[in-house]
Amino acid sequence: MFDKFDDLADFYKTLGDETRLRILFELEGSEKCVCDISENLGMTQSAVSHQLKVLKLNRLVKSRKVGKHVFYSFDDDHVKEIFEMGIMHLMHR
Amino acid sequence: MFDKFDDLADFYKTLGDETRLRILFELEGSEKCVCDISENLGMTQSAVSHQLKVLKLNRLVKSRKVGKHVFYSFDDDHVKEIFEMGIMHLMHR
DNA sequence: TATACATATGAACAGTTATTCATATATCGA
DNA sequence: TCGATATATGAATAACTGTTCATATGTATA
Repeated sequence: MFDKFDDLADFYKTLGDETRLRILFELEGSEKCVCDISENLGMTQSAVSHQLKVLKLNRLVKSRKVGKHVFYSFDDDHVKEIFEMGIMHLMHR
Repeated sequence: MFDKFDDLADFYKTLGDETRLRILFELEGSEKCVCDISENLGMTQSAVSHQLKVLKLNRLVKSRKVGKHVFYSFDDDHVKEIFEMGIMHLMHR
């Protein structure tokens, strides 16, 4: 029987923020660095960085360092699927 | 292009609470009344009722009144699928 | 090494939220 | 109608969370 409701709540809680969803949407096409994300979303670098940390701690994204830049992408396809399923849900109701 | 990130965030936010997830899990088998849910979860009737209201406002559950009792169930199979997908995600990582 | 750029992080503040408590509403049976 | 039971709800409080601001860390290049 399933009993890790606290973990599951944390997972959904992580998806339950507009900024984090926008960030994930940015990562749909390809990995992106912090500066691109903050540029595209019109948000401060700090705010984006804080939220990327939340996404990473909850294992929704992973990061890759290249020189001064850090590129973020979906942690795995499973997460991406759930994210996309949520979008589909909203679009069809 | 998808742009209803606030609605999507609200949807996930609704799922992002341990109590509400436990309530939804209670509804997996069959519809249940408030008193059964609070009995099973060991929570006050008030707390459960408040959360059921949140679930209903966000259209994750629907209710049906029978005499003194109000029976709650998943609003549609789509929501149920997403809920179950989250559980699967947690179980396989 | 000095400077500029990219990112991370801690503290603080404002806004949100879940539970509790008290109470209101609604329905059933005697 | 009266009492008992089921549910809903408003107010209050405590805990949590997202953004901002200031600053620290890390990396490349001149």
